[in-house]
Amino acid sequence: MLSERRLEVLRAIVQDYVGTEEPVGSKALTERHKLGVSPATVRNDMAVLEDEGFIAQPHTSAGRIPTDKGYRLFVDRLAGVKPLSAPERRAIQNFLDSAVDLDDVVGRTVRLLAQLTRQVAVVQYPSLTRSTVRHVELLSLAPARLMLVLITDTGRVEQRMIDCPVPFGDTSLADLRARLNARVVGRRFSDVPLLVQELPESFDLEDRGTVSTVLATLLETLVEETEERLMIGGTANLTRFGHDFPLTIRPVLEALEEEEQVVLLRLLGEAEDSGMTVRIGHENAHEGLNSTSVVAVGYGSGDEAVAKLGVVGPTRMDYPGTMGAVRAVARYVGQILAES
Amino acid sequence: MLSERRLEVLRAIVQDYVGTEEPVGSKALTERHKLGVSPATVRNDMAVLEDEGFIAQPHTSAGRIPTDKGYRLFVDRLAGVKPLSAPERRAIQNFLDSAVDLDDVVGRTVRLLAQLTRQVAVVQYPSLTRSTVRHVELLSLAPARLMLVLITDTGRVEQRMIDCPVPFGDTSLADLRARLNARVVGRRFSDVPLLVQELPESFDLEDRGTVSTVLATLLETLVEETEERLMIGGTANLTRFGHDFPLTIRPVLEALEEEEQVVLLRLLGEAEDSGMTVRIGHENAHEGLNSTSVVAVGYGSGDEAVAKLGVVGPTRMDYPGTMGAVRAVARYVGQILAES
DNA sequence: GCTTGGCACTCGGTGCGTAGGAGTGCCAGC
DNA sequence: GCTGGCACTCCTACGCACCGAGTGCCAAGC
Repeated sequence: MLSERRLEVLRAIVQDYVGTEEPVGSKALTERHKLGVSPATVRNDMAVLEDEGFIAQPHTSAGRIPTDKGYRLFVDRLAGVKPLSAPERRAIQNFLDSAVDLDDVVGRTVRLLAQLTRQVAVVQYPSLTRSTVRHVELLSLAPARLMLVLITDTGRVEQRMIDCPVPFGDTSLADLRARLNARVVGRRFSDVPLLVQELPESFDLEDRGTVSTVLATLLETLVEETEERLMIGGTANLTRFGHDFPLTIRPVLEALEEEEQVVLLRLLGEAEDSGMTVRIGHENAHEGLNSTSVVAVGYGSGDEAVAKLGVVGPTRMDYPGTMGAVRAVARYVGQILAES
Repeated sequence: MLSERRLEVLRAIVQDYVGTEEPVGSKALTERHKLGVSPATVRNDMAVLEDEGFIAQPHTSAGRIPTDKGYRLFVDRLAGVKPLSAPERRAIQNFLDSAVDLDDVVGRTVRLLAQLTRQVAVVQYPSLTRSTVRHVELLSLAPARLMLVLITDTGRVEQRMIDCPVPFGDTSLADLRARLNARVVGRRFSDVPLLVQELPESFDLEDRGTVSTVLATLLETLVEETEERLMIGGTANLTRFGHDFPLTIRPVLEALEEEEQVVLLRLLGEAEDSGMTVRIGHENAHEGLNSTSVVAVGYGSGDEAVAKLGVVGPTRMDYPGTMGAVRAVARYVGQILAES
């Protein structure tokens, strides 16, 4: 068990290292923090902390830097979440309030997070699996060409073109539109397949093929769009990662950009639904992110989280501040979504 | 006027420098290229080329590297556009063919360009100013709540929520929808304001307010969405920029990410509508991009370019290969858009 | 028993001088 | 106009000594 003072020493090391980006020695520590003990004592404490694996020396006779385990202890027991200042809160609210649609909300959220934390921000679009259908629209663009528009309760809109096997009359179209909406509006996406299953049978034989095609497209859209989407921002902040960043930055950029963004999605997915999740260094499954930390939290329009957002930064980050910003932004985005 | 051989020397210097990233000397040149003359002669030619400003020495008694002016001459007179190989062409077509919607087309194009050129790719969405209206849809979501959906001939879909001053009847809605579409379908965005100007007057007094609100929202959407959008990809390739890239990469990332992307839009905007535009180093107006080159070209579904795409890379880039890739991708994207 | 000051030791960073090498510019000869 | 020779420049690498920050350990003190 670590004594109170040793924890205090660890906290001081983390704070100093985060600030200066340089290994911190015993003398410097006593000068900058009121620990009430001499450097020699601190050295003894440091030796213990090092034995326990919380700090390490880059090389003999250098100062100490925190290990992932050290940051973990810091986050779990030594650091609170630093609330944002009132002006910051107001700025967030103002900025998010002026968003015009979902894309805009997500875009603004990303920019905001990146700016507040000066790190790379990642925001997941509200997930469709937990969404409900607000409206399904069918438009006739040409005699045998339809457009299907799907609107979700989170304000997301998806559209698909449909080529009909045979021309489809306007009355049939209105009929289908009405019956479709009667069945699915307000329902969860996952329930839709069952709800529309028997719909084609109630139509004339000649229209049945088209109806089936439409339904197939609808279901396909549901599946396709259930795949999560993300928005990323603030990659310019990667240059702040550290002096040795050429080596660090590469894998991170690659992870951020990688084809289907599975890495990032999994990263956010691993975060718990409620409460903030902090993954530090090697706690991240993806190798390229072994020298980064991820702070993520769920957000939603109601009690339930519909998606997640977070930031990716160097393990050497200001955890209390970052966590405060992430939490605050998530809260406000949730409010905005609830209002719309 | 430069003799044929001196141009040949310049070409050799550019090629070697692009390959090795190191200043190239007279001896190395004669060894790697069949110039048919001795190093001493090459030295004389180099002295002339330096006087003319096409090449420079990083410091006395080092090899030469091309200047922006040297690259310019190389691009204009010495280098062709390297066509892609047949397998590459097939790969492009396959990859783009499987796109499902406009977002997907643009997304795939960006990834493709980034991968082919190993540089940062920028693709502009088909511009709405030159687009025409395919359909306008109005949906009633609640008694006094409408959704406006705008569909363009390039497949782009925009939607807006509208809160009506008073509830709006279903027949009025159908009426408005029909009249609106009768007037604007097939028309250019820029013509729409005039075409709908007198529409409110033909409605009942009680509906007139709502109609005006709807039209105002429509026009607003047109204006807002006329602002160009971009997609960027391949930023991980920035790490390939050069050994001194920490200093180079920062302003570039910032330019790429900057709020409203005006820098990039202007960059692409400066490119001529037809034909490929290459901007080298200081030819770029933006300071942060002074050590990068931009290769851009317009693309479109017909003869006319509806948007542009290109790549941003170090001035030290493989111009023939990059230009070949950019041209080929633009051509195929144009085809895809024309088909859909 | 914990804390403290003292002390020897380690090791990375810096400055300097030297040697090596690549490359140049110039010149005289072909 | 091309070429080989030659002196010169200047960057880079290397070795070396020095300095300083920081450590670990120990014996003395509270």
